Amino acid sequence: MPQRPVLRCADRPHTGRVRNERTRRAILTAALSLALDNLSDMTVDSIARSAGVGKQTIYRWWSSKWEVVLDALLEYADQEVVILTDGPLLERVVGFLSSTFALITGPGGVGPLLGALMAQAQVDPGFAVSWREKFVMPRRRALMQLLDGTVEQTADNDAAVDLLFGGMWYRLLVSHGPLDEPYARRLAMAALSLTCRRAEAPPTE
Amino acid sequence: MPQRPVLRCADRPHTGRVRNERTRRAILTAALSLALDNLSDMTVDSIARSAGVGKQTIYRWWSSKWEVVLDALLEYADQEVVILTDGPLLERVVGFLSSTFALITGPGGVGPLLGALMAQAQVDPGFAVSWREKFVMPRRRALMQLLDGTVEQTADNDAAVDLLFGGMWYRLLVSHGPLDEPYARRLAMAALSLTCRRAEAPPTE
Amino acid sequence: MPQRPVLRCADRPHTGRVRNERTRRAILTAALSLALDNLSDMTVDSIARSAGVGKQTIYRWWSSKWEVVLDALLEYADQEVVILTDGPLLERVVGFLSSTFALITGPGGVGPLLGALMAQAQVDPGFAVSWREKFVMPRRRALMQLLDGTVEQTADNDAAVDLLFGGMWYRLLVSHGPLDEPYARRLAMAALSLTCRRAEAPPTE
Amino acid sequence: MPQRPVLRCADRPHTGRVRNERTRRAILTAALSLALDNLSDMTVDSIARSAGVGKQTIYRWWSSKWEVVLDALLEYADQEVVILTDGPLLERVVGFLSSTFALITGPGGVGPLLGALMAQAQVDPGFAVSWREKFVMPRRRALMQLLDGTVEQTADNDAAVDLLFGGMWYRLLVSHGPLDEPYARRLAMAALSLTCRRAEAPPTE
DNA sequence: ATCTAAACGAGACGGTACGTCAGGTCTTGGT
DNA sequence: ACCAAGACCTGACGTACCGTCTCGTTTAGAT
Repeated sequence: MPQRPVLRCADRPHTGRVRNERTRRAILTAALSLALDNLSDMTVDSIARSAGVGKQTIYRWWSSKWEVVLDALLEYADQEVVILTDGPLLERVVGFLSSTFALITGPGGVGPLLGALMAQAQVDPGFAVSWREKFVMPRRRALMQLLDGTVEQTADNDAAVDLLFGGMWYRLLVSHGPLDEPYARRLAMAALSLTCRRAEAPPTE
Repeated sequence: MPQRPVLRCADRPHTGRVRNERTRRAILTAALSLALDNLSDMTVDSIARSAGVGKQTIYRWWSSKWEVVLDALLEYADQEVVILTDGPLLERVVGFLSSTFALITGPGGVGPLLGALMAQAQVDPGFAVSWREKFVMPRRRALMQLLDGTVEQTADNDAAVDLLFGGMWYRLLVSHGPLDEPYARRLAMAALSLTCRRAEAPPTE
Repeated sequence: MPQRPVLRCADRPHTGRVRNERTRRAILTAALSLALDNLSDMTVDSIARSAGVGKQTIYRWWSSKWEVVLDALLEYADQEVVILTDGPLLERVVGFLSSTFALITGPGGVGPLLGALMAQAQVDPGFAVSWREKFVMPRRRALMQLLDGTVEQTADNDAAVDLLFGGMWYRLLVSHGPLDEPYARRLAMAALSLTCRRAEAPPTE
Repeated sequence: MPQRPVLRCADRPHTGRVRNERTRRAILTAALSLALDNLSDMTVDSIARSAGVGKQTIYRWWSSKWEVVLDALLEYADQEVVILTDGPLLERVVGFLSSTFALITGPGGVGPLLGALMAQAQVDPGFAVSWREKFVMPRRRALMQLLDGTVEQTADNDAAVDLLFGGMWYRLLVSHGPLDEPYARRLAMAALSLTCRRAEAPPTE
């Protein structure tokens, strides 16, 4: 939820017209719809036009169209990933990955948009921090918690998470192989070979 | 090495001025230097200016500045990755990853440029194929060969390669953790747990 | 003195808060001060801000910032022009012109503002009528009365007045020559050569 | 004739594509036509669009749309003013004024455009100098030469010219009286009463 | 030695999107 | 009902970069 023009003294309560929630939703909806339809049609002008909104209203609350569409994506997709709470760890991880894959692939999938956002983050340092804080890190925390029931950060856990998300992002960005359940299972097994070496079944000694 | 304007009748041998090799090098050098210095300064005009070259000369041989800088990168970095031929497999993989990491990180590192190229590939389908064919796939083949001494494509091998490169790219693009030797070792171990389950040492038996 | 929102039934005496005279003065003062300081800083927002007033309060009483600054100018300058009542006609005209010139020229002079108002009248038909009725025509009537002691409109009188004001405005707008007393005297003589041909002293025979 | 990007060393002859004269004419024509049709429709975008030209091409050669339309006006109207060379001085001046009036008034007249240009000059110092040097001063010189057969600058001559142009501009800008031949004659007589006091018929002593 | 096709530096050009600015309207809550 | 604050729509602005298109010049091989 963007909240830039709020550099307001804490003691002064609030004056002036209040922000229009319907406008905000219209912008997010328009942005997401344009983005999912055809990324290169998503210009600031087209968002404004199709939301029935002035460009300035967009720039008042977001610093670029990418921030807009990121917020839109968060509201759209935040609740879609299922997190199983029982069953063997491997299955829970596979479930997490598979449900994420499902969001990405297929028609109407969010894959190209994710690619574009990751792309933008490479090129726009300002957006990179939003991207990290709003999208990447929350996902990491969720997966991390799944892995060991806590958010404890060890190098092994970090590597396992990187490996899982890395495997996913790599296929998404390079798009040479399918994001399907067998792949999810392989990633999960490899990752668990890192975190569970001692816990579950020590390989040799 | 770009070679577009050659749609010449086979019987007519060649006429006209021949391509200037020094010009080609000047363009590649200028592009790479601008890209490594500050990516957003690398415009077609700035490349042309700093190479002392007309824009048309660039577009005659490349279809966009990204193709230019990709070629520049290939010439610059192609020979830098060492491929050990003896020692245990794990060490050979770790060596491959580490020498790749070294290219990326550090001052003057190629990391941001790689990020930008991957970004561009998300957004420009034309460039995406160059990117895949010239950069991504050759690396995959090299690593694949290292893994099992052949280029045989099995789902396990594919997943192992994706996992290794995925782990690398993820940290590169999201830049939250270091690309160092311990990380390389973890990735390698996880990957080998996929490919070597039967061959080397089945985890449980 | 603007008075738009008063379409009130005669029998209903008055309801609600009464117009705040101090607010009105603050707006006029702020507008004039900004206008004399730097014309392009005089935006509606800046007037509102520096008067401590909401924009709507401005638009409630005036239809544009130009109407505001015109009113401000009228209150500021209306009493500054002296109208001599005795002495020879020529001297009375010269006196009128000179005192007008004095308002315009010099530091803190009203010249640029007058120029801007005349400019706005060229481009905004709505403002043009205010400009004519509140500023241009009263001045014309004053000068006309000075010329022949009446407001009788003959073509000769009209031309004389146009000539006097024209000479003034031309130098003001084109700013190539000084608005000084010798110039005032020349204009006056030329103008009187039109109106007084028969009355005072026929040039030749 | 705009010529901004010419900061070229005198010794280096010229390289690169040469300026397209047809483009230049298209821009001027489009600008003038839009300006005469409806001044407020003359935006930079509309000029560009209706000339089939990129905006940048306009900004490459002119610093604002007003410079464009001024140049357009100069080419359109420069030859329209007749300068009689024989007959009595009074008639020659009346002729000059009348032919100028004719350009201004009537349908398709240039009056509103002239007003807008004069207006812009009040508000944009950069344009003011172009306006003075390209339009105002040349006209002054032409009239001055007509008055005494030379360009000698005396205060009387200056005042006479100011008076003539002033009378014209005043009626144009304030638009309360007709720009017709009787008015031209009155202005001419008044002006000549200044310049010809000694030469033709000294009033009294 | 000439001819000819192509490479080349330079830079004008059409186009698309950007981010900003100001004007004028509308909507809060407070007085 | 008035008002300060400020969100909102609108429309134009000037800029940046892209990729294409001429210019005139240079350079090689073919004749």
